[in-house]
This record gives sequence, structure tokens and C-alpha cells, in this order.
Amino acid sequence: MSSYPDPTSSAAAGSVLAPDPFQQAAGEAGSPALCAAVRDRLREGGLRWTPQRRALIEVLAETDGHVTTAELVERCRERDPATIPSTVYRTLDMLEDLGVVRHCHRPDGREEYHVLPEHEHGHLYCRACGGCWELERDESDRIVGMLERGQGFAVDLSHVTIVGRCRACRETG
Amino acid sequence: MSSYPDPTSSAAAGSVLAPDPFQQAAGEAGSPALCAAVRDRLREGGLRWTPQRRALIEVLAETDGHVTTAELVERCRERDPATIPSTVYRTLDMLEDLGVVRHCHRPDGREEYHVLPEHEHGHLYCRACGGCWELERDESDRIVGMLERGQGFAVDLSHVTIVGRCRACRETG
DNA sequence: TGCGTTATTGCAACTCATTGCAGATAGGCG
DNA sequence: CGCCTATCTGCAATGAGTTGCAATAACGCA
Repeated sequence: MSSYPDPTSSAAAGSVLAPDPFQQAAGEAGSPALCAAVRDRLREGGLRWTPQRRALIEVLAETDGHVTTAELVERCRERDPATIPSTVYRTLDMLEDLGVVRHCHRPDGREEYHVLPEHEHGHLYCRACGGCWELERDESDRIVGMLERGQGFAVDLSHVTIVGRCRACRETG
Repeated sequence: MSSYPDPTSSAAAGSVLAPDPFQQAAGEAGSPALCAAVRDRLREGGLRWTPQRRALIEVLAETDGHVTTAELVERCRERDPATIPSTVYRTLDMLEDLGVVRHCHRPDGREEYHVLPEHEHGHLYCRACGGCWELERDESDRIVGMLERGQGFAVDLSHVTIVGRCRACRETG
């Protein structure tokens, strides 16, 4: 959570949003501000603010980068051992609908989440060593542009993981 | 199973193989030839030829394109109601090690399989309508080439699914 | 403060996929 | 044909993630 890209890059394709108060809160002041921002947003939408949701949001606020659902459940359990996994899953879904987090899939199919705003990026994943890298910005721009122009297809980069073998693994055979 | 690309495109990256007898069998004559070819290959490797494996291979031989694991289990059960899912999964893994099938992941993380040889291709998947298309050959060539040149990364196209929104869904909002 | 409404949670069941272990069996050899 | 070896299967358990339903609780209003 170290950089704040153009907010449109975190928004649904085709939609241009003004900077969002709770996304700024996520970036600026960590857990208390994020909690307050999310709580307000929930109430605007007629949704509830619960202790379970607070706990998860606090965990997310102190999380950098990608995190597995198992890790999130475990960290919520540290705060409240009565945490139920299905509640965590549901809350994550809700937070994603709200635009607070975003999920993506590892190459083995498993889910991971990260907190927005984060500039949308794709990944390279090496099947030999398990290493994972961000796509370079110019590479992803080219892919996005090519598919936009060619097929009118709007790429969702957060779900792009290009799988193969990295240079080092290719050299060691 | 209508075209027979350069066999190297079905092989492990970095390895160049002569055309493989059982891959030709898969393409030429359907179930009996594929069964025989796989059986021979198994025996060469000290592995066993079992009724469960035969049933799965027969199902695969009559399958065109991608198929979910649930579908494969169901189809094996039609042949033998005593089919056990874990055996199907294990057999699919083994067949993939042998180069007979290949798996990939749907955008929701679930697995699908298809029978080789099939020219390796990536996919476009629209999250709005669920439509799925093959990447155009020139598009995938460009992606592959760009990452090869830029980071020395060898792309495994069968695991590339680019997620986003298709032209039609973008136009309908 | 109490009540009513309804969103949310806990629980249990489910699907998908993996894995350990003991019994079954494929298949080579004498 | 019988024996032996070791691969393979069936079974049960597990983890990841989803979902229906009844009970709980958030929260607005009087």
C-alpha cells in the first residue's frame, strides 16, 4: 500500500469514479480510518456494522500485498477465537462488492485478496520455482491495448496471471 | 481434436520431441487407438493398465474441447456406477504427467481438462456474460514474444486466461 | 427504552480436489 | 499355474470455498 495510482485504475472497467473517501482512508491512516470509512459506507447502503466485520477490516488494514483466505481467517481467529470461516468468506465477498478489497486466483486455483487501492497489475508465475512477479507496466499496457483495439475486450488485469517458466529455471533446465 | 499442430507446442517447454505414437492415436482413431497407445505407454513406464483407467480414457476420447472434472466423473459413472471420484482425479493427474491431457483453471479457480494434442492456446473470458474465446494466434504470439524478449519468460499458454469484459457486454453496460 | 424489521451470523451440509493407508490387483517370472 | 512385488484403488479424512436456514443482533423509530 505504498502508492496511490489514478483511482480509475481500481474502478470497474468503463466507469470513472471520483476519489473514494474510504479508499483514501485505506491508504492514509490504517485501521481506525478504514474501519470508520467502511462503516459509513455500509450504513449508506443499509448494511450492518458488526464485530466480525471490524475484526476482518482491522486485519486487512495491517496487511500488505496479497494474502490468502486461510491467513485472513487465522488472523481473525487471533483476535476472536470464535471466528467462523464462512463469515470471513462472506465478509470478503461483501467487501469486494463494496470495492474495499479485490480477489484473484493463484495458478493452482486458490483465492487471494488484497486491499484497494492498489494499482491494478497482472502477474508472471513460474511453475518450476513458484516465483511470482508483477507484469511490467509497459507489458501490461501493451496487452491491454492490443486486446482493446483488436477485439474490443477490456482486460481486468488483477485476474491476469501469465504462467510459464522464468529465465533462471529455463537456464538450469 | 481437429488439427495437429507442431508436436513441440504440446511438449514441455524447452523439450523437443518426435511425434508421439499415442498422441497420433488420440487424433486418428478415437477410443480404441487411444486406449492401446496409453496402455503401451504405461507399460513402458512400469505402470498398470486398469479398468478405471480404460473407462476414463474412453470418456476422454469422445470428448471435444474442455471438460470439467465433475463432467468426467459423471461420464465415468455412466460406464461404471462404482466409479470413485478420487480415482478419476488421480488418473487425470497421471495422464497429465504422461502428456495425454492437460488441465487449466477456469476464472473461478476450478479445473478443466482437455485431451492433447491440441494446439496450445490462451483464452479470453468475459466476467459479465461468462463467454470464453481463444486468444487469436497473433495476439498470443505477441504476448509470448514480448515476455520472452523482455524477461526471458517462457509462457505456458494453456494456463493463460485473460479476464475482462467483452465488446458486447461493454456496449450493453 | 422497547419494539419491529431485516441484515448477519453460526451451523451444518455441500462441492471440489487432495491425501494417507490398507486391501486389491496387474503383471512379470519361474 | 502360483507366487511375489509394487502399483493402484477404495475409503475416510482433510482443506478450501459455497450455501440454505434458523437464530441472533444491528439499528431506526416511536
